[in-house]
Amino acid sequence: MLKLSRSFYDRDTVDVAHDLLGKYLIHRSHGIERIGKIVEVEAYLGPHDLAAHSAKGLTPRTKIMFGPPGHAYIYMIYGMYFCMNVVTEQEGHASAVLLRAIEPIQNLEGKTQGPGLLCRAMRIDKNLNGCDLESDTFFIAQTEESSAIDIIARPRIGVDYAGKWAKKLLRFYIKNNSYISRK
DNA sequence: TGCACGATGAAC
DNA sequence: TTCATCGTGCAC
Repeated sequence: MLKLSRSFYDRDTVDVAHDLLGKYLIHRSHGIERIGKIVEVEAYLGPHDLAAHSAKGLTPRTKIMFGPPGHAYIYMIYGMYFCMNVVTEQEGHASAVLLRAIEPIQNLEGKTQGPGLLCRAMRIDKNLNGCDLESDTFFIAQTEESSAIDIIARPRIGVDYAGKWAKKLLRFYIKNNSYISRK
């Protein structure tokens, strides 16, 4: 496994979203290494994207999104689940990619289809907010050899309030993979 | 200091 | 379609 470096995340957000599909999310804690293959993501393009949290501007909550690329932006949703994003592009751009579903590879229990369940299975919580993904305990990696992936594009989930931004095809998932959260 | 509302998931 | 459950952002 080869850990993705800063330069991977410091690129166009849609490109990063596409390229994250098929990569491996790895979290090491308490001597246990949990691994999931990323199969579904959503791109959030910055303050002008009304569906993105950064559209609210720089706040205590969104400051990680406004920071440098390659860091984890993790927040609590509906008071009971966590969602994990990867910050993309240069500092201040405030864009990110939400990880929506993973295929269980190692040491994962329970469902992993959906951003909340993904975090629960991977033991990801607010303590990892702002974590540098170049760390040795929480990062994303690829195998030595990777093959081409068929990608499906759909509107993002749960962002109907965002007007025209709700219709844009910024949700991506691996075609025919059985671990995506929704068709 | 109060309050409406989620980038959700599960039950009914 | 409803609800559990609480942090965040904004109004007052």
